[in-house]
Amino acid sequence: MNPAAAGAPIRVRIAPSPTGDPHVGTAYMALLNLIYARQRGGRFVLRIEDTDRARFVAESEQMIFDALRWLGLEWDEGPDRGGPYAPYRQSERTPLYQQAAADLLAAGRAYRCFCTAERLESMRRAQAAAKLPPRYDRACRSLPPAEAAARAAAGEAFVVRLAVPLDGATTFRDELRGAITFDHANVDDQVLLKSDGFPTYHLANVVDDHAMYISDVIRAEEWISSTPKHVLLYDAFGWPAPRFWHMPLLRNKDKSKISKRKNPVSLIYYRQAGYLPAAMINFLGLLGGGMPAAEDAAAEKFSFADMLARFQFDQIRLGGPVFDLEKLRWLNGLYLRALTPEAFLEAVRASVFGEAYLARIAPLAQERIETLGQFFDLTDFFFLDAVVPPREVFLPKKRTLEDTLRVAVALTAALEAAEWTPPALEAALRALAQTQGWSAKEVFMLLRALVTGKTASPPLLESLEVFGRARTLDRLRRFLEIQAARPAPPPAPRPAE
RNA sequence: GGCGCCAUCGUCUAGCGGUUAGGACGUCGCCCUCUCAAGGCGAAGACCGCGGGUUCGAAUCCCGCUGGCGCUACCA
Repeated sequence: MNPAAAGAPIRVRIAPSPTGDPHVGTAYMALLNLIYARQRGGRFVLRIEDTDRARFVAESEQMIFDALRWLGLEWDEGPDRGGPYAPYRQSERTPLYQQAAADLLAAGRAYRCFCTAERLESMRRAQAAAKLPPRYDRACRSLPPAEAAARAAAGEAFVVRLAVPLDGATTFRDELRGAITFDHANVDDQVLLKSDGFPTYHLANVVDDHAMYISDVIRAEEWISSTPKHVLLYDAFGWPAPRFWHMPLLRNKDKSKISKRKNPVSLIYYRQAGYLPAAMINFLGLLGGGMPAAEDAAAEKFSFADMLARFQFDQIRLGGPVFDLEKLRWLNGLYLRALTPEAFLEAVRASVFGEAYLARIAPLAQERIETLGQFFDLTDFFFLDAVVPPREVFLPKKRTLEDTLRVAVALTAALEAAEWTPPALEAALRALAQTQGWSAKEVFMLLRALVTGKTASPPLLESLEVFGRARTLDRLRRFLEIQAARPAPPPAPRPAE
């Protein structure tokens, strides 16, 4: 059965990988896929691509569920709700990929590769030195299959690589762009099965899309270059390929692919910062075209239902849209003001002064309070949209601005990686102090200044735990951004103290 | 570097051979107003990246160039 044949049921999917906070790009793709499916009476599948055990983050999967549901982007089939093609978690489907790899091996469309990471690295170094494109040199491709099988059986570590045809080219159709051709000379012998037995995205995605009867692969533009590998795989398996739709990539202000460094990308952040799901959906719908002409201001405000009724996939713009926070904020304001006073009050109560949030903040203030009136003085940073610490607050005595900024950058990286619990945070901060040559006290104070805007606060680690990673990182990055944008100040006199 | 994709105001976009190139965000001004927002009105802002074609006529079609972006992992 050909899932992409005319008349075949429409089935689409998103395949996020649980490697961190749920990403705004995931929401964008989910929205587009959902609309595509709903407009055609199809099904929308959520599949978790947890094949990278090195980057796996345990809480991430649940956060993806929560974030998508917060936006109202509900799926028809998925790990938590099952479906006819379960399981929907790739880590639970490994036998399928191993069988697929074995089939490919047997058919001579793939081969075992025993090259070590060190050899691959030196190979790439040599290629770079010779100004050659970095590509696997196919050293293991000529190994007799029997010999390779014997070495594998003897316990030698190996990966399975796709045997890309030595000449010719692969052409596929992108529904938005037409035919795209890649010369085989430019397609690498991609790793299909890693030495840990897990598949790479390329293998897993093809095997699963086929097994799940996916009719249309609607994904981000960054996948165009690897599509020929996927097409080659479908061909090797003798399976019909789905239709491919590559959507424009969301961008930072400087037009680069949207990234956490330059833009808040965590859906957790947007929820905590008080954006409304309807506004976020509306905003994403505005990006990349697809909605009919906006003749006036009112036409730019629309709901998910409006998108269902009017969104047109063939009207999608191919230029990557800048994710303009200013416009998102304006839209969000529009929605907030449209709320009834009762609904608005409820939103404030639930979102800003949520019972659970307050319950965690109150104990932090209690020990250092004399009148209840001081509560907000002590805890304001938990509720502010942003804090901008003045230089005398964030610049430690005896440190230069350059030095401080360097530590702030390292601090951001350390907090990105740390487990979000006070003990883990403390360990990370102390380790950072060590490597940066700062005292723990200085590091704690810098972080306190950047997050709270003050030099005095409730216990920092506990405050961070409550405040959350997404907003903490946003404050640090916003600070770094402001400092980077600021012209280098003259060798300033030390702030008088 | 190689390969690929893309290209209308600062930003999001409308336009799909003949328009004063329209709207929105942002910016600026005026009005409203105790302030600030919101709201109303208005302004500035795009020789449609550049150069060639095709055509009576190109933002719209074709080619080249340039620029931007993406990919170039045992990450997705």
